[in-house]
Amino acid sequence: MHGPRAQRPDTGVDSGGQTRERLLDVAERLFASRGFAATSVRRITRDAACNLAAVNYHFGSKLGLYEEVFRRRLEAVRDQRLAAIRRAATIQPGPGALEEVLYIFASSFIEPLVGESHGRMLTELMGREMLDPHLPPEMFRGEIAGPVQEALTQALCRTTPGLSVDAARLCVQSITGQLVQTAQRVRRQSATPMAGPPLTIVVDHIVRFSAAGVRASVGGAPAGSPHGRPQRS
Amino acid sequence: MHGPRAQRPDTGVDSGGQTRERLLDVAERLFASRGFAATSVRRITRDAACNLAAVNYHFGSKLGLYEEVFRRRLEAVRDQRLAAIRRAATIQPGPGALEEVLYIFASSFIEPLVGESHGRMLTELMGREMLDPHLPPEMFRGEIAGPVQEALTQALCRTTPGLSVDAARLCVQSITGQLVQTAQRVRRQSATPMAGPPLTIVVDHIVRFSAAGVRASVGGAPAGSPHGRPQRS
DNA sequence: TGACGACTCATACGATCGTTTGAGATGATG
DNA sequence: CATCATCTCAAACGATCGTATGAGTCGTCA
Repeated sequence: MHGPRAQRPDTGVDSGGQTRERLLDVAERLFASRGFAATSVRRITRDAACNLAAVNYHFGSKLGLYEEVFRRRLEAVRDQRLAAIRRAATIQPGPGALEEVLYIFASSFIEPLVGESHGRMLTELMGREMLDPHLPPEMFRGEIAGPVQEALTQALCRTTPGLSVDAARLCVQSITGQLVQTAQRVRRQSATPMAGPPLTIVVDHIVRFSAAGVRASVGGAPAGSPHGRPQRS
Repeated sequence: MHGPRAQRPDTGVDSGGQTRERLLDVAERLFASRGFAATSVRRITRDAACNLAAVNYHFGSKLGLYEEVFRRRLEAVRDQRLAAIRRAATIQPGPGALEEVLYIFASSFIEPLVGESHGRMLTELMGREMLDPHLPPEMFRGEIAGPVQEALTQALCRTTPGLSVDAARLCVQSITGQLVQTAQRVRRQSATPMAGPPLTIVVDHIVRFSAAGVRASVGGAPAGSPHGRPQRS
């Protein structure tokens, strides 16, 4: 029992915590680009120029480091994304308001993927955690995905008269599904360059596609099939 | 150099190939439920009640086994899915034809997930390979995903007058994005039961949402923003 | 019968993994 | 100075991984 055992040691030493921060930075980059399982503690500590045991000392385990990587960014990301949605939600209902909400959301989701490496890493990290979870469920879904999806749900309801909450939730799933797939495509595309439409085209398409889809979801969707499931079959 | 080295030995021995088939069956199940990296050769050979070295003897390597698991099912799956789309493509254009195409496609994508375990494994396998590729790119995308997406693109063009091929391709991405996300949700839901709307509701929503999205994609989508990107920003 | 190919077997190899250990360095505190 | 907590270090531990090796079993055929 040497270390603080995944407890912040709240040290006062000047150089204390430098290794800790370096580990978090390096781990964030590696986890984002390779995933949790494919990133070894040895590689992290080598890139961070510190000892192998530092991970276990500061974070208790590899998983503890992974959780702390997320925890460090949780509030910032959630607040930023919620702010974007709230910014969109203040728009008074009217023609084009739905498109504006969708465009803001899609951009805030996709944009970090193209430019600098900071937000990009974070988005890739989130995407990986969505597909292959290692965090306790209440941490990721409860702290990030949940509030964001709920906020988008409300924004959709506000800008689309007649849209029920249940239908809006389904629409949110449809929208995030498209965005996650696009993010995956971008990630793989950066690894091995392949053909594909530029991102601005894709975002524009998703906005237009989804706006129509949302508007078509008003009405008695959940239970029956008002406009009719196809006649045959 | 003992074995056939990933070459079908086309043996005539009565019991020859029994181990091979058992390995393929067990590996298919394990790869589907746990993924490639998380499935060890030792677990496969243990479940198949054969020796550890059998994998390397029959398939050359773990990756060779993985490829053969796919190769064994490639034609059947592709033909089945293409048949479903062609069945949908024969529908003469008209009101509701687009919904019918989408419903057939979505059902053929989602339905194997719920019922028996055979098609379910395959769908999970495909989903995993989409997200975390291990196969040579020309094998998966070229043999399955490519033809299917191309067929759906043409079916959309046929049932939606004025839809350009480029726009249709974007729509296909939107549709598959929703379906893949739904498949992921089903997979995780089967592991840890959580709340969520029943699948029939989700499929109905995807059909309605996507039909509206497709119809909204006719017109000069690719380059400009005919109906306007949101005014501000 | 004896040689041969096909196949399975137990076992070992080398590598990598996450984690643990105990000693040493450092700086604040009494 | 002595003490103590904080932090870093080299080194090792035990486990698991994919793969390789060589002997052994069995059916076929000259």
